[in-house]
This record gives sequence, C-alpha cells and structure tokens, in this order.
Amino acid sequence: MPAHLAGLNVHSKADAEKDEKRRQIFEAALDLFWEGGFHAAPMAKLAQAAGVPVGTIYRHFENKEELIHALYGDIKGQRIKATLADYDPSLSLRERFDRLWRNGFLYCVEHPREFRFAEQYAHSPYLRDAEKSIQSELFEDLGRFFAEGYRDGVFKPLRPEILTALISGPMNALAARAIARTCKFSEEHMQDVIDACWDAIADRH
Amino acid sequence: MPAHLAGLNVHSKADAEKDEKRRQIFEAALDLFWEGGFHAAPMAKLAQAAGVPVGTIYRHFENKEELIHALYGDIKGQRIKATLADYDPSLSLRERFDRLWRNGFLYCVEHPREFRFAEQYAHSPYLRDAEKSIQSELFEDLGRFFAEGYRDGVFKPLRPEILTALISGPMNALAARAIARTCKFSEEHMQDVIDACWDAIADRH
Amino acid sequence: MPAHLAGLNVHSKADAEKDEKRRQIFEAALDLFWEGGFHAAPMAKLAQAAGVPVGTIYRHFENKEELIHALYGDIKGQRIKATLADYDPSLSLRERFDRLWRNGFLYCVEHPREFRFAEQYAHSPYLRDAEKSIQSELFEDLGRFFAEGYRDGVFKPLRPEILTALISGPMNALAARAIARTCKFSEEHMQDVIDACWDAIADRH
Amino acid sequence: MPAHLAGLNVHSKADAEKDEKRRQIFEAALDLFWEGGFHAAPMAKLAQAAGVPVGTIYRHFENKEELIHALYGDIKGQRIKATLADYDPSLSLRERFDRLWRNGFLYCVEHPREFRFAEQYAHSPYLRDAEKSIQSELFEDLGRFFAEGYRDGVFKPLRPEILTALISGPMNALAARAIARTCKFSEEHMQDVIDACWDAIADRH
DNA sequence: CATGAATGAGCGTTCATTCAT
DNA sequence: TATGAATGAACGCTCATTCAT
Repeated sequence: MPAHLAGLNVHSKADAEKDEKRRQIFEAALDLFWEGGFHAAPMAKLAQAAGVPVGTIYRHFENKEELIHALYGDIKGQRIKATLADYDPSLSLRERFDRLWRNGFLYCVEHPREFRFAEQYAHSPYLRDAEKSIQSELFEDLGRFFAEGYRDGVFKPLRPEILTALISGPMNALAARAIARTCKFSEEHMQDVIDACWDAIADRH
Repeated sequence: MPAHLAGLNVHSKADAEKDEKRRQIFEAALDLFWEGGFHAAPMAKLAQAAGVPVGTIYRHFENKEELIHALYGDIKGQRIKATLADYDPSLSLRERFDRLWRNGFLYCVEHPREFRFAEQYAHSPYLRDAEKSIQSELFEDLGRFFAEGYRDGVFKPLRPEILTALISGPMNALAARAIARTCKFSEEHMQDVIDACWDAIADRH
Repeated sequence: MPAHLAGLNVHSKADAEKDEKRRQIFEAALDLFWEGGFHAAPMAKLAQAAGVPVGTIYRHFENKEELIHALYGDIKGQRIKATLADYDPSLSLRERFDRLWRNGFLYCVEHPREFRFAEQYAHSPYLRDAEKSIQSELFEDLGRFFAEGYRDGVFKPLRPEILTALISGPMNALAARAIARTCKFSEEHMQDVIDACWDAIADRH
Repeated sequence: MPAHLAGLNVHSKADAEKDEKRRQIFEAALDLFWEGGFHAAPMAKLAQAAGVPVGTIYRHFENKEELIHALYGDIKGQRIKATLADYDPSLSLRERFDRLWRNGFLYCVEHPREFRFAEQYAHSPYLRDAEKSIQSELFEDLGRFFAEGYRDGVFKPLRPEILTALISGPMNALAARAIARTCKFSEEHMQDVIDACWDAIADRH
C-alpha cells in the first residue's frame, strides 16, 4: 500500500488488533458479569480473563465505568442490528412486526450474557449516559415502520413510547424467564405472544 | 388494656422499637440506593443516614446482602398489597383488571424509590433468593382472578407466566419512564394502556 | 442452720451458685478454646455456651483477659492436685517419682482441653501474670521431694529449674503428641519414658 | 558476569527485591509478635513497621494466616539449618549429639523473637498445616544420626518421637526460661543439661 | 442485683488506578 | 508504546464492654 493512501484505510493492521483486543475485553466482561454482576469483575480478573495486561484495558477505556458504558452501547447496537437483520419494507406491516419481534426475542435468548448485562445495566445507576450511545441510523427503519403504522391507522393512536413499552416490555420479561429457566419457548408459544402484542398495539376501530 | 390481656399483645414496646429501627434502616437504604445504587451505600453511611450505629444494623440483618433481600421482600409485599387494596370479587373481570392495573401502576409511580430499587434488585445477581419471600396469601386473590378469566374463556389460553408478562412488562416499562421523566401519565393515557393490555390478554374468539 | 451461724458457713447457697456459674463459664471456655483458640470465643458466644447472660460473666471476671488468667490458675491448681493426688512420703524417691510423673502425664492426657489451653496460654503473651496464681501450699510436697533427692545425692546437683525442665519438658511434649494423635501411649511406653526421665535427673556418681 | 550467562541466574533483580520485601515483612512481624503476640499486630501496623503499604503484604502472602504459616516455615528451616550447621558424620555419636544440642539451643537463645514466635505458633490453633513446610532434605542428616544410634545400640530402643521429646522437650523449656530471664546459661550449665539429655536417651544396657 | 441490646473503634481485606520500567 | 507490581483509601463486619431497664 502506497504511503499516501495509508490514511484512507479504515482498518490498518494496528486497528484490527485494537478491535480484537476490545472484543476480547468485552467477551471477558460478559463472562464475568454473567457469573456475578458488575462487582464480581475486578479489573485484574477481567484483564486475565481477556488475556491482556491490566494497563491495556486502560488504553481502550478511560476507566471501568466507561468500559461498561461502551459494552452497553455495543450490545444495544447488536440487538438493533439483529432485530432489523432481514427487514423488508415490501412486506406487510403485520409480517414485518412478526419478524421484528421474533428477531428481537431470539437475539435475547441466544445471547443470554448480553441480554442479562443489558438488563442489569438498564436498571442500574449507570443508565444516565446511555441514550447518547444509540447508533441512530439503525433506527431509521424502525421509525418508518411506526410512522407507516400510524399513517395507515393500523396502530392505536398512542405515543411511540407507549407502543414500544407494549412490545418490548413483554419481550424482555419473557426473555428473562426463558433464560432463567433455560427452557426455550416453543415456536407456537412465541407466535401466541407475538399475536398478543399485536393485539395490544393494533387498532381494531 | 387490662393486665390479664397484656400477654396477648403481639407487639410489645420492645418489638415496636425494633420495627421502628428496621423502618429507619429501610428508609435510609431507599434514599441512598435511589441516589446511586447498591454501591453508593456503604454500611457506615447507611447507618448514619438511618441515625443508628453500624452495629445496630447487624442486629437487624445478618449482613448487607440480607438487608437488601429483606428490603426487597418488604417492597414486594407492599406492592402486592397496594395492588389488591380495593379488590372486589363481585365486580366484573374487566373492572377488576382495570383496578388491579391502575393500583399496581400507581404504587410504582408514587413510590419511585421503592420501584427503582425493586427493578434494580430484580435484574441484579441478588435475585436468586427472591421467590422465597412472597407472601403467598396475598396471591390468592390474584390466583382466583386468573382462574376465573381462564374458566370463562375471557383470557387467551396462554400460560399464566405469559399473561403476567403481557401485563407487568408494559406496566414496569412505563412506570420506569414515568419516573425517569418525572412527568405523570395523564388519566387518559393510563386508560389507553390498560385497554391495550386487556387487548393483549383477552380472547376475542 | 441457725441464723447466727450463717456467717460461719464458708459456702452459703449463694456462694454455691456463684461457683456453679464460674464452673459453667470455665467449661464453655474450654470447649470453645479447644475448637479454635482464644479468638474463636467471643464473649457472647461464651455466655451462650455457658448458659448465662453476658453481663454475668462480667460479674465473675473483670474482663476477658482476667477470665483467661483465672482459668489458667484453676487448671494449674488442678494439675498439681492431680499430680500429688496419692503422694506418699513413706515411699522411696524412685517410687514417688514414678507416681508423680504418671499422675502428671495422665492428667494431661485425660484433660486434653485443659492441657491444650494451658499450653496455649503458657506460650502466649498472656503469660506474664501467671506466676502469681500458683497455690503455693500445694508445692510444699514437691519442694520436699526435690530437697530430699538433692540431700541424698540421688539427683544430679543441678538447679531445680533444670531438673524441672528435664521432667516436664518431655512430659508436655509427649502429652501434646498423645492428644494430637488421639492414641494413648501404652503402659509400657509410659514406663520407658519415666525411666528415661529418671536417667536424666538421677546422679549415677 | 558474562551476558550469555545472565539467564542462568536464578535470582533476577526483581526476585531479589521481592525477597527483600518478604524479609522486611517477616522482621516487622517478629518485632510486633514479640511485643504482644499475633493480635498485637494488625496488618496496617505490620505494614507500617515493615515500611511497605498494606496492599504489598497481600502481594506476598494470601492473607494474615498464610503470612504466619510462612514465617513459621521460614524459622523452622532456619533452626534446622543452624542445628546442622557443622554436622560432621565422622565424629562420634556423642560428639555429634553435643554439637546438635548446643547448636539447637543456641539458635533459640540467640533468636529470641523467632523462638518465641515458633513456640506460640506451635501451641496455637494455627499448627495444623505446619508439617507440610518442613524442608525434608535437612532432616536426612538427623535421620541418619538416629538410625546410627539405634543400629549401634547406643540409643534406647524407643520410638523416635519419644527420643525427640526427651531431647527437644528440655531444650525448649530451658530456652524459654533463658529468654524470659534474659540471663544466658553458662557454658557449664549447658553441658550439664546436654549430659542429662544424653543419659535420658542413651542405653546403658 | 440481673440482663442482653446497643455501641463504634478497629480489624482483615479488596481493587480501581497509576506509573516506573 | 506496553506492562503489571505497587498503592492505600475504603469497604463489610466483629465483638469486648457498657448501662438502661
């Protein structure tokens, strides 16, 4: 690679290594947090579990708190990405709803460490700074999805926060149960819940 | 009180004082937990805020963890009690549902410290022992309420955990928002949400 | 008992009760010290094990340290008493030696709690005040025993402390082993050791 | 040292520093334990006396108990080493016995802090794990010494534990006295005691 | 006199962060 | 730049002793 183009490269070898370290630290954190919450993870233990020296963590994150915020941001992004993975605007609203719910729920159930951490974080005093870290581009599809539902009179004329609560409230509650009991919901159960959530938000006129 | 009845009194003066201390400690804990979570409340600070010496806390609770478990149990009981405060089996299922939801939601919104603590606890690694602390008598009414709904075909034939998630999921999510924003939902909003939750669980055949 | 003689009674009923309490406390202390040394015995635990209220211990002993000193004095007295139990000045020196050694050793082995406590005490910083608590009358026989041995040229002309060390040194060391291994020395073994100790102190000219 | 041999050095500079710290901590512990036993030495005080921060102690020893065990092991090794310092298999058994006893005794008397600590430890509830820490190689000479004595019929046919008790029992008892009184035994006294111990173990047929 | 709940100084230990190498 | 030993404030908890009842 010519020297004058080096700067254009988004991912140099050094960057790749940096990302790799970051990933390792996140993984180690998820493992330790899963086992015993934020407290069960002293930085030294975290570093060892991640296979990096303690000092290295501080080169990637200003301090423990920032590491936690960053991890939350990362997971939030992943969850949204997974939720929208196969989003197809050409499908009907109802079909899109099904997919979105199913995707979101499956992400939680298939990423228990991530889900549990996010729940813990979201209900802890760390939450404050959270809103900043949303990758807003990902929300565009969701925004259009809601707008369409309102426009066509398919959704009840309730504030978006309320619709969101009617959807993600049950989703999170059931994901937590599914994880705690380590028994996956059957496909049929899941469809029942999706239908129920749809009933909650759909306007029957 | 006649002397010959003194022995029948469940609460002696000493017991009353003990309860009073317990209350003070719980109150101090709620204040400090509200401000900064479990960590922001060292036992010494807690003791000072409660106006008791450190050692006294340990006469009431085996250790910090048990204090937290006990506080959760206490709040859980309060919430259930508040939810069922004016439960009237002679009302229609729908009317009872409205009251239950409203009562539960208002308890959360009117007891933000208690609600936030309970949410934090429920999503933390402390959760494990929680189930034990349920005062099961209080659940009897709720049990009958669900049973009646199933029997009459008013509720969808879904497992009770699912119905519960469809009700308390949105309730908690909205209470958290209401508290965080420190703006109460209007009466009208609340009724909309109750209706939506009813739609989620009600069987339309 | 006529009232005017009450004062002459060394042991009134109250005194007897006092002794009984004292005994209970000593017993509880020996049990707890045996299990885990001085530290494993908080005053509250001690009181509970003794079946008396905490305050009562402080009516019998100024503080924990004095209780320990008193217990040591008590045991020291018991051991000397047991050692001299069947002392008979009319026997030969050698016969008396055998009995003394045997008695002393058996006291240790048969009172492991007392022995272990005394050893622990004697090698701890508590020792300082110990010498005071000897009941000197009991030593008279021993004093005469040694004096006789020196006078008749049966014992080596060494300072009494040295003779004592030559006798009680091995006795304590072996008692400790016997207790730790929970296997009693056989009669034959014991006689061998007594003979060896005698060889150590006896002057062969 | 030539550069190509540097790697062969068992003790790097860092190791040397570590040993130095360890020594400082041991020294401080001996000073404080001498003055008032295990209790008179809170970790903070210990750290200050050793001239290191508290945390540093915990980098060298898992906890206070392990520090005490390690100190005991260290002293035990020193004592054995001192006892065998000039061991010469070509000397007669009796000459070797004299040297061993004298060396052992002098170590105690010349290292009063070490001796007192070891005695305290050996009679405390800590003892349990002690046996592990013996440097067994050092015992080889002693083992051969005893074996030779038995083989040649010089020693009484008693179990080694008994012979040991007959030797070290008086040694420790006298060392404790010598230290407590801070008056050294004269050379003559010491020889008398050595002779007495020899009489205790030697078989006269 | 008898009681045992109350007290709070003091303990052993942890761990986020720094900085000499 | 990379490392991980060093740091010490802060924590949860204990327990000898007191004193109101």
